[in-house]
Amino acid sequence: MPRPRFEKAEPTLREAVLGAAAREFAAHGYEGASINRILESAGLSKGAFYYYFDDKADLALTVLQHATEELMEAFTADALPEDAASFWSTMKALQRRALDTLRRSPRQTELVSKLGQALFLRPELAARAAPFMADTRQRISGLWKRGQELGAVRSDLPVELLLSVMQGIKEALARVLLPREHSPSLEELERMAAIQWDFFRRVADPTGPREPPITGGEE
Amino acid sequence: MPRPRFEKAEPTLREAVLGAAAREFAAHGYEGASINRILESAGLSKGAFYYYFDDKADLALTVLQHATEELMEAFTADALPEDAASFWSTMKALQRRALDTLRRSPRQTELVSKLGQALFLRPELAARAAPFMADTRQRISGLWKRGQELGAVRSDLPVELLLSVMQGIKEALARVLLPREHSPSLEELERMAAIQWDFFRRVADPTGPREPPITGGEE
DNA sequence: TTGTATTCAGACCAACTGGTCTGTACTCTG
DNA sequence: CAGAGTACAGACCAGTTGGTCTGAATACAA
Repeated sequence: MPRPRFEKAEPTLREAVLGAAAREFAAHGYEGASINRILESAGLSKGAFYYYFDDKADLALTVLQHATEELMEAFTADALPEDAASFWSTMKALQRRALDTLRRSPRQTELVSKLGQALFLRPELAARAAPFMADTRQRISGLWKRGQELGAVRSDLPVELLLSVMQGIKEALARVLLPREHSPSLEELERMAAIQWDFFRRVADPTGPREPPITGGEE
Repeated sequence: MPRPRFEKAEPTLREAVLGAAAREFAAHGYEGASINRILESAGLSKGAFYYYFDDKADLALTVLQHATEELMEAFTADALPEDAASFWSTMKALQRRALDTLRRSPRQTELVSKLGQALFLRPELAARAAPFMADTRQRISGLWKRGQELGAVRSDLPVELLLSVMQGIKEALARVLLPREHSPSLEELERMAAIQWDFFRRVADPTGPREPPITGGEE
């Protein structure tokens, strides 16, 4: 949804704006974020800003779009796996690639989930975000649905629920494991990835814990 | 941290204020919440408000405190379990009781976690919240540490991390499973509780998935 | 009855909000 | 060299923010 003008503006300016906006949104959420603060820290004037963007939501959506695009590069051009074993090795490979992008831009993940959540709570904004979020969501959930078909992933719960839970786990881990101020070291990131992997396996495992599967109201 | 005056004010007034504030904070987060809107929807004047509260943070902390107190009633006066089996049955019993309070005040959990998170991100507020949050946190983490001692819970990760992850799972499930507008039915709540239970077991299981335990950087 | 707290109502405040608008320097085209 | 379009700078706007202050109605004590 961003103005085409912005896309062909000076890369340094674009990065300054998107960076400042990302930091502001990450720190204060959507409503709490102040355009004026963003302008100040990006060294941009009001006039310039409204020349490039329609409104606050437009900026937020642009930030979200760029952030997701960066993170989603890892998911491009991957054939659906053909058996259960290759499903998990595919996922592992994807995680490795995601980790690489994460290392290059550490706070991105957190921002995407936080901002994404905030935007999707507001119906008008969700509508504006839907176009460019749709195929990302579909690509991911398609992969996991294939996992279910192959018996590599539990089928007693819908993938959407599984994905939400994994998202929740990711956020929790990022909150606890990633340092607040300085950017995380490679070791910290890899430890987080390892733990995340462990949790994802546990959560998605088709055999589950030592208890009967969920049917809808166990006592 | 709330003024003593507020504690001995009319219960109907207290409920009106806390209710309105809870809704506002839940809907807009800490920064996005507007005192003026709260006043309007609670039918309170500015003068009255600042007679009862020091500032916005004071109100938020009061809301948080009351909400947690209500949720934490379920955790009072419970002896630490003596063996692995009784640990999990204790947890199950606690979950049942938590579900009961949740049924009485459905949005509370979500609010507590959301608001709590927001407040703990701001150092000054975290300091003000610490006093009345400390023993709650300790009671819960003490229980899980006992679970670790008894071999009922995995010990390769610190309880604080486990608790964060479980919190994340809870929030994710609430977002997906609880209806947005009307209050959830008993069936919906019980289904959510069952799923939550399943995930908690999976996440905390000491044996884990079909993979080696985490040590700090597995390839 | 008088004096003193208590309990508000709401006018008022500076600061800031997202957003508009005018002006202008610059570049490109004819 | 005129004129149109681009790329801003920043004054300005109405509305809202969290918070203060005055004043008055009421309650209670002496």
